[in-house]
Amino acid sequence: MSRPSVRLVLAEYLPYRLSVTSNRASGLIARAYQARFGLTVSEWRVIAVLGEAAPLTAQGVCQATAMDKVTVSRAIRALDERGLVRRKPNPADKRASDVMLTTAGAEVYAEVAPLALRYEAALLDAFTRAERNQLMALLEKLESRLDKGGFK
Amino acid sequence: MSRPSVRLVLAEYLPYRLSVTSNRASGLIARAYQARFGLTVSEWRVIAVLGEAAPLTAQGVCQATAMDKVTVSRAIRALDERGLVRRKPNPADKRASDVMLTTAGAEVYAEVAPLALRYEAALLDAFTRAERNQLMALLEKLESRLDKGGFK
DNA sequence: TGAAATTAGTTGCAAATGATACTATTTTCC
DNA sequence: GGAAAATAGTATCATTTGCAACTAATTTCA
Repeated sequence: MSRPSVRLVLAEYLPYRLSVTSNRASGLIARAYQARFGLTVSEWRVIAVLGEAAPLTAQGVCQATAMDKVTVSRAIRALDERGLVRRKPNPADKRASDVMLTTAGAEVYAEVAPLALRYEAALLDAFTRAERNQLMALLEKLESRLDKGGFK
Repeated sequence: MSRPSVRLVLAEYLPYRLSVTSNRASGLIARAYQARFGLTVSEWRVIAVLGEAAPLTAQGVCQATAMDKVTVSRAIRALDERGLVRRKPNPADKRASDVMLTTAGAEVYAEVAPLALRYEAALLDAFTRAERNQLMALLEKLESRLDKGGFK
């Protein structure tokens, strides 16, 4: 009679595989700095980009992190309240603020960044340099497809 | 003076890249069946595994989907209330229920599964078969690292 | 056998997240 | 110059999700 007319095997379905792997990897690391520093993923990302380049406006942080502006706004406010970043009015645009790490924020960055790198290294333990690059390149290719957005 | 002592570039940080790509891809597809069928990602996954193999206990669904048991429990309840799955007491274990798609659930599966596959195909448009396999293999390798869990 | 440990599933709570709508400012360009 | 559109950032609300605690049933093994 009617057998399933499509062959959808969840375990081989790319978006699913991507999601599971990503959640497991992020979750692992997230728990680490959640436990040690009380940082959410969003907050940690804001610190990470501000540790690389500062000052940045919230908009700049959005672009650097690919996060939603609401998420970024909340993360910045929370970090501000905890004294890890500070905001100065942007002289060129009164709507915007320049955000940068405080000394305390920089200390957190200096502690968390190596931790994050160690996790990444442990994760990529069995990978050759070539495999790692391959993975990055393939992810990039996927993203460029998403940008094209011939979707809907 | 003190330059940053670590080289952490978010854009090249694997867990971050994985997360961004995954969220964008899943989000795109999630919105599609959210809009057309009112299904959450969890609900859709439950339907997907039950469409492949049924009946399954909630526990079986957990294993097949790698989702939390709370998430699965809630998804099954929601689907039950909407008449897309039904539950029968498991004769061998009174704590468990056997869950399977109803006729209506099977119809949803028959509609959503091809849609999901089309999205995947569109996503992988620019990929050769070899690249696709490579990506899957690399994700698998990552996951096996996560299983080992020599972390912490 | 039967007390202790484990497992299936649910519920309550709290935290994170995104869509939408809103204010204030800035840019566009007629 | 000034009305209309776009942008920075915030607030509100609804949804999703995970953890911890719980009940009920089952398994373990002394």
